Amino acid sequence: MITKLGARIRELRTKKKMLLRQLASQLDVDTSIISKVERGDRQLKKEQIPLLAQILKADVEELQTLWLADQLYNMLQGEPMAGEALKLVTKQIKKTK
Amino acid sequence: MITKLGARIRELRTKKKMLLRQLASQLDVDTSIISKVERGDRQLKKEQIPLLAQILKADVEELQTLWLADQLYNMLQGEPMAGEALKLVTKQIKKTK
DNA sequence: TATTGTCTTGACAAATAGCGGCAAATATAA
DNA sequence: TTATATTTGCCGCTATTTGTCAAGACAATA
Repeated sequence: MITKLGARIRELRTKKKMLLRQLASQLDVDTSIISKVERGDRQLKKEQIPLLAQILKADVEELQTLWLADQLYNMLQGEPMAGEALKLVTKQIKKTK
Repeated sequence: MITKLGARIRELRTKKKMLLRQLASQLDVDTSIISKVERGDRQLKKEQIPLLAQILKADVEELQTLWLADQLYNMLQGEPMAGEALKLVTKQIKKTK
């Protein structure tokens, strides 16, 4: 599975020469979880994003956006009507704002 | 909660002078489920859409699109970064196609 | 007002999906 | 090889979802 957030995390983490283990322990989860997150086997919980951003000294909103995009992509993956649904929702969201 | 699919179902069902009970029994669920679906308290399962379309003699793809849009809207509801995430995913989906 | 039929609501149970941990397997480096 | 880092599969627990049931609200009619 493709994951924008996972790719970004790995980018930030390696740039900081941080080990999976170190990021994991600060986030208070097992190392394997982070490995899976970076490779797109797992999704982080929404509530973990702020702490993650803090640890990586990254912009919270950027990571939250990527997280959301991953959720959406997940839901649309393989759906023939994905494009149509996106159009509808985009219109709907804009109206609400 | 707002629901595009629920509104459409009610529209189609009442136009056919069908009772909740009748639609429910054909879909093989309790009447209360349909009531909740139409009012946006519940979501149908994706797998139920084709049968639903058949019962209501509606276009499957239309109902699937509305169902998907409801899921997306649900996910984006109250998310500050909703707009940004939508943009990202729309781009991503187009590329994949 | 009582009755009947439809729809709605809330409490509960069963089924399902998702998260996290562990441990074994694999990769990378020294 | 040895040591360290990462990946992978599986399992248990929890949270969420789905459905049923029964009671309540509502509307039309006698």
